[in-house]
Amino acid sequence: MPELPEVETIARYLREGHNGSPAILGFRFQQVSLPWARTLATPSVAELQAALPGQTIDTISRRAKYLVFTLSSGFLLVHLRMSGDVRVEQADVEPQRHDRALFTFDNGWRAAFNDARKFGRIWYTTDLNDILGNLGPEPLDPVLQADDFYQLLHARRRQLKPLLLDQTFLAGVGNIYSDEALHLAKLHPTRLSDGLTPDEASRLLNAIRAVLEEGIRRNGASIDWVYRGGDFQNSFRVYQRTGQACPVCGTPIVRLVVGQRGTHICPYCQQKP
DNA sequence: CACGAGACCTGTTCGC
DNA sequence: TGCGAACAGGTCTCGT
Repeated sequence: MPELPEVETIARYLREGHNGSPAILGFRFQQVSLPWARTLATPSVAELQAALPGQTIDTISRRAKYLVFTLSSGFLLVHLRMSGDVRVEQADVEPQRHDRALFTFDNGWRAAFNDARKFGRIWYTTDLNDILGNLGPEPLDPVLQADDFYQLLHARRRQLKPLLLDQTFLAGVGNIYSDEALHLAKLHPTRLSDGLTPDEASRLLNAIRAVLEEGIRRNGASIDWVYRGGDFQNSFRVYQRTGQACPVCGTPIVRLVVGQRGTHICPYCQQKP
């Protein structure tokens, strides 16, 4: 689920507190347990349990779709993948069904990593580059200019949709926001990246930024049974709107499969030239 | 280098 | 109603 706007929202909730749960900035770890050990990518459970207690959370941020916790002497990274979520609650309440990792703090609170599908992963490292080193640029970073983006697109020859999902090309865009951005930019998802004109490349970058910023403004999207409080799902233009009217021209939205991912387009607005 | 298939998982919804 | 198929916000690996 969680793409850039959702992860950004969760990072902010953890930093500032949300819905009665406190901000966990400054909290000190007391104990870690892993009901599903494979959730921990690196290091070993024993090494994590030795390293974490006594460390404090100094900052909470996001890079790509990773939650990044800067600790007093290391980094804890969390990737929610498809169904992950983080709750903050009193340490004495009963854990929930799909809790995969439980972090107890020395002040009576607890952070729980819950993940029905078990795809989510957690890393602890002293070198961020080990895990984040191959990521592409952040789409909302103003350092990334339209002509840079044009050059990046032309350095590859790939279909637009799978390229936008490639985290080494651009960091943080997932299936929802790529469909929304391509529709806003009026580009067909199978157009080849090196065939875009400078104007089309600029439109695409602007569209990516517009949908990501709207997602962040609305606290992300909450769809299906994974509810996180955001409401961007009410503003989807094409994503999961197969058969419904395109908000621009009224043509029914069509679902395709591109790069093995469900893909939603308006066949009128997003034609291949 | 680009792409497709398969793997990793559980839960919900769809179609007959 | 019941049951299997299809589908779900992500990413990795392997073979062509």
